[in-house]
Amino acid sequence: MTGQVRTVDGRVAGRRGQETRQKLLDCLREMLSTSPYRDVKVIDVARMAGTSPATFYQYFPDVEGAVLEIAEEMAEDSGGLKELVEGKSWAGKTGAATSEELVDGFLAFWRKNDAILRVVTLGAAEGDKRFFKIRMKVLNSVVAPLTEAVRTNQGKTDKTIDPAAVAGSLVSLLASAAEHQKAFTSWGVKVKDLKPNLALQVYMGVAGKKPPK
Amino acid sequence: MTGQVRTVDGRVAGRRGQETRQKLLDCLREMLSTSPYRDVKVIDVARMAGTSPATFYQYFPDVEGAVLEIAEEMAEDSGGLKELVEGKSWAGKTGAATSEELVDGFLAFWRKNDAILRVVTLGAAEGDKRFFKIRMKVLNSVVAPLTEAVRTNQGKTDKTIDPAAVAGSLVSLLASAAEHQKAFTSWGVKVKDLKPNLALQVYMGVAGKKPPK
DNA sequence: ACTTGTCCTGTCATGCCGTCAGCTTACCGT
DNA sequence: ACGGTAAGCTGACGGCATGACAGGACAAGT
Repeated sequence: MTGQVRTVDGRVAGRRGQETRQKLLDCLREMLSTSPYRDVKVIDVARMAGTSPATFYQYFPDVEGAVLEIAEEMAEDSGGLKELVEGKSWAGKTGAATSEELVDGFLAFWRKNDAILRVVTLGAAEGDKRFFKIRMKVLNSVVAPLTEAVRTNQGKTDKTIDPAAVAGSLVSLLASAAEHQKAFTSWGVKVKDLKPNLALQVYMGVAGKKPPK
Repeated sequence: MTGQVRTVDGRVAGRRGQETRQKLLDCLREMLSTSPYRDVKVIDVARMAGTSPATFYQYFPDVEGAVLEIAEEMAEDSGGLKELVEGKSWAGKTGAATSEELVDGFLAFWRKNDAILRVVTLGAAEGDKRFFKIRMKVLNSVVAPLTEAVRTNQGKTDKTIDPAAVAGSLVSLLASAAEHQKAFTSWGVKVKDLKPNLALQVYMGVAGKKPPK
């Protein structure tokens, strides 16, 4: 689908080249999770990868360019989130379970990619279209099927509600909670209690009523 | 309260000094709202303020230090958000109005300070305690009184609900929506419809039921 | 005019950025 | 085996930002 991998100056990358390229991406990933984004320097990434800064510039235009690469990879990976919603039942106790699994899966995904998602979120907030698009792809993998779920489940009972707004709000909430878990603990919400609370809100948002005991 | 303003090397700043200091902060504010955080350089801020980089370093240890200054100023300002919740009624139609005013006020505050809040949010997500503290101060000015409102209004009817979790979730949602309004429009939620939707969710979260027509 | 303390900037060493020419390495056809 | 070709890497360099310092400019009081 996406032609071959190419260097900045147009050469096609071979086996060895792709290896170092990948190593640079891995090291950048690591740097992002240990240093503030503002302080991530090309020279540090290169040093960690056991290569020279010039090599870095062979494969990426700059730090941001490499970050976009990582982000796109993650966005591909986010397709799996769809399965947390698609084809699931929202009726009664099964619905409550669906809700919990969604929260669990979403938070796990976010935690796994938190460093890169932080940068993507920042970029999107700053108005960068490339980051915005990537963020939407991740969120949409849940929002799209969830909107459908809202429409079929509670849209019938209440026509004043906009399914897209509800689904979008719920997913925004999940993302925010994932990114700032510590805020909740400082409000006295224990980590153990956070997930059930989120799951409850998701269930009520979709089903339009409290879950059965 | 906070002693006199001092330069990095310990001198007390006089009238003229405070003026240039303030000018530097203003220019930094402006830079933050027009350039990506990662690209904001001391030299650019100094140039915009019509002074030299050396002057900047007289008043601030680095860009981050100056950003913290702006952020703290904004956090002070956020105390006014309390009044959107404290002493308000959540009964019936008055409650719906309270909810709308809260959403309106919160979004307005966020929009007014969006550039600095972006950076604060990033810093908090990266685990920087100083930014985390500032972010909590802003959010708490709403979460604290809102938790109280939840406790007194719907805590009676349903004991399984954790008021702090509900209030925290609602405010997180508001913050997220404010920071990423564009995401909602791309989900087909018009700007005009966003506020009523958020207000509805706030009302239901606090009152535990749908608003009266 | 002189002193004192505030305020600003020229200058400099240091370090990162981003590019290039040129060297080394791997692959391939003969 | 051998040479050709393209891939792969790096040393070196000009350019720019950082951060520290010493010293000059300026205002206010004596």
